[in-house]
Amino acid sequence: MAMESQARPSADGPRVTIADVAAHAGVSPTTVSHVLSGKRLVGAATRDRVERAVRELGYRPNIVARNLRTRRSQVIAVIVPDITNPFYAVVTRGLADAVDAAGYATYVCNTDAKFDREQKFLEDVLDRGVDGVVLASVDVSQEHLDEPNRYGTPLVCLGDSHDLPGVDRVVPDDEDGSRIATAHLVARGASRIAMITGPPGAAAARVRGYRQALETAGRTFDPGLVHEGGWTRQGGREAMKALMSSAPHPDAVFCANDLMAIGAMDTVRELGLTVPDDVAVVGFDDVEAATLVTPTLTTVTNPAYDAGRYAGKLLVERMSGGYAEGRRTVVLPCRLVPRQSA
Amino acid sequence: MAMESQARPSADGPRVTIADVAAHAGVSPTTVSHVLSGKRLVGAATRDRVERAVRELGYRPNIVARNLRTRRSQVIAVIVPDITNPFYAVVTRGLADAVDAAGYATYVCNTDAKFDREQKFLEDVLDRGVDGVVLASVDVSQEHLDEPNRYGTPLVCLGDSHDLPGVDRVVPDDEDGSRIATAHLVARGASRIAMITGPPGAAAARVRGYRQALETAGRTFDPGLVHEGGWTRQGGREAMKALMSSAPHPDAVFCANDLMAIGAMDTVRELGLTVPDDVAVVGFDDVEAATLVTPTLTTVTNPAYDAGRYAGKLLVERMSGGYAEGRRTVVLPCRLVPRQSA
DNA sequence: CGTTGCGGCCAAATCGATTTGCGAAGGAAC
DNA sequence: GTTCCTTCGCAAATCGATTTGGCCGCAACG
Repeated sequence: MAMESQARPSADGPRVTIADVAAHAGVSPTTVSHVLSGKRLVGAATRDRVERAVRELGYRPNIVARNLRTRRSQVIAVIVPDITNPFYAVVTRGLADAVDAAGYATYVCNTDAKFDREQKFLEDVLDRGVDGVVLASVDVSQEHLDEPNRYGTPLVCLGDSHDLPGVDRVVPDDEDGSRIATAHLVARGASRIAMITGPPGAAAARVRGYRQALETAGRTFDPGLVHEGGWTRQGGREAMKALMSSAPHPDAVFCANDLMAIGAMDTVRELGLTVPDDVAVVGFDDVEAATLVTPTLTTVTNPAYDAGRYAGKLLVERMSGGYAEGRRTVVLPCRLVPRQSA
Repeated sequence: MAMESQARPSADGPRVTIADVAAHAGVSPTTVSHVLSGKRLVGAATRDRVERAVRELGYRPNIVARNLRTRRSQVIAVIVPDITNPFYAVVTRGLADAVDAAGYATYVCNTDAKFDREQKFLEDVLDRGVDGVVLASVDVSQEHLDEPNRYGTPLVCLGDSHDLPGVDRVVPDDEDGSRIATAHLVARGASRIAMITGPPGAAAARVRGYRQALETAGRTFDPGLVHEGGWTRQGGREAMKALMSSAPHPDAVFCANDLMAIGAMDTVRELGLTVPDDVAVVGFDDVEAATLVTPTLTTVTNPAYDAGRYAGKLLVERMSGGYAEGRRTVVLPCRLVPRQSA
């Protein structure tokens, strides 16, 4: 077997184009293109010559040129508040895995939950000609979401959002998850069940679920037992302090996310009480940290990976023209994960 | 002030091109381009007309076409084992922040630490015409790294790697960090200091630092006190079990990353012993989880964000032609973060 | 023998911008 | 009045692929 030397054009050497291949194989660029794409039949002998020329010259198609002509880039964008947040990292991973299988690459944009950055990135990726966008917006209810329509680019939203035609959604079943979590505390025998929520307006479904579970159990919903924690550990710590200062302090608390739940546990410990005996704690999301704290945190899964994967699926369907009807909504179930804290 | 109606071409409507703008303003496409890029002077009156036409038509330049012509895409790629790993998420974030300021967007590729996937993505992003690549390879010592030279695309490596001309590196000072960590255990009065390492061959510098600190302190390096933990919590747990079964068990352990350190603490607790009184534990990386476990984990920072940021800086310099000399190496210092576990 | 059909290939248009070279107009200097 | 710059704008080439329409030759078929 003869050593076949692959040409490795140096950096400065001119790039080898489809025309070079054509010349080397003694055919036209058209034919080379057809061999490569298989869009039209090419005689076996010719095909062989072309394929050899491709190999010998080390030809690689210029994807940018292809994108220009075909008006498709095989790239999607995902816009998240912060890739450093494990939840969004996992979403992104699920998404990447789903679209990767269909040959799409993935852009990532961090908005820091700022509206203007979100807007800017949305325009940017559309101008860059991505084939689809996944938007994990915290700050919903924005009207700029019709931008994608400008180029007819499919958009999938994660979490709640306005009702736009043609914009698919993937949402966790927040309400049901919260119901389960609260019901778990009821079943455990807790009598005063508090809740620590996100910022006002956000994730209202989690509050609804909490309320429903209480009412189903014949309890009354007491607004004095609900405090805001701003999604953070520190916020959870402070909200819990406030809650614990009420006369008969709560003996259980449901937190709208795990970080706040961890903060709440901090407070309980600081007060010299123990979890779950004095106060039971349940979180939401099931981030990895939930298994790291002591006691380990009982929580409800927020299926991040699946959310990403479904978003990818919906997007791929729309991008490939497999689906062009009205908006679809995928609701993902949330599961209770009982651990030590409740 | 008259209501200025911005044209919003619908999805099916033809895209508005630079030629449309030119026609609408009564000038040539050339002039429009010059107005937009500022590459040549254009008369004030003409410029105004063009700018109005741009606004009225809602013109947005086709970036793909621009990329084809200019041979630059304003996109960089980052290739990491897994974005879900907080360390790489933070690196990616630092990188994105650094290059975002210079107008670059960021691709993310997950290799799962598989060599063939790394290879595939590297080729893919180069074909896609990215302007630069950051490679966070776990499996170093690969020869395919000269691929970027094919198109003269700058490459920055994170962590150790082969010595390639023109490939910049950003590395944490693993050796020094490990020395500090081990010295801390020595200073605490530990007499038998064990170590849990990564897979064989990986992060050898951390073992060197451990060994140096011991020898500096007049101790002898005992290979029997070194076990492999495979980077994972479970691996750390098992390695610790093995170490604890030796006759006088170690009273301190330095782990090559935080996850394994957390696993080691699991084992200590399972044996009914306490950290740090019976066994002191020090980790490496300072991931967020280090502050979540109890006792909180004493560890050494692995400056992920800075590593990403520096990588971005080096890349931007090369991409903008600001630097074209030989390879550079940025070594980032690691700092001890004393907490409860040692 | 004409003609329909088809396999196999090519020429040329196209995607939408950037960029170079050139020419016209206007003003200043001699 | 000529020369010589500037300033301003345009025509056309270019980036590198894809894709359409058509041409040519050969076989099958009536």
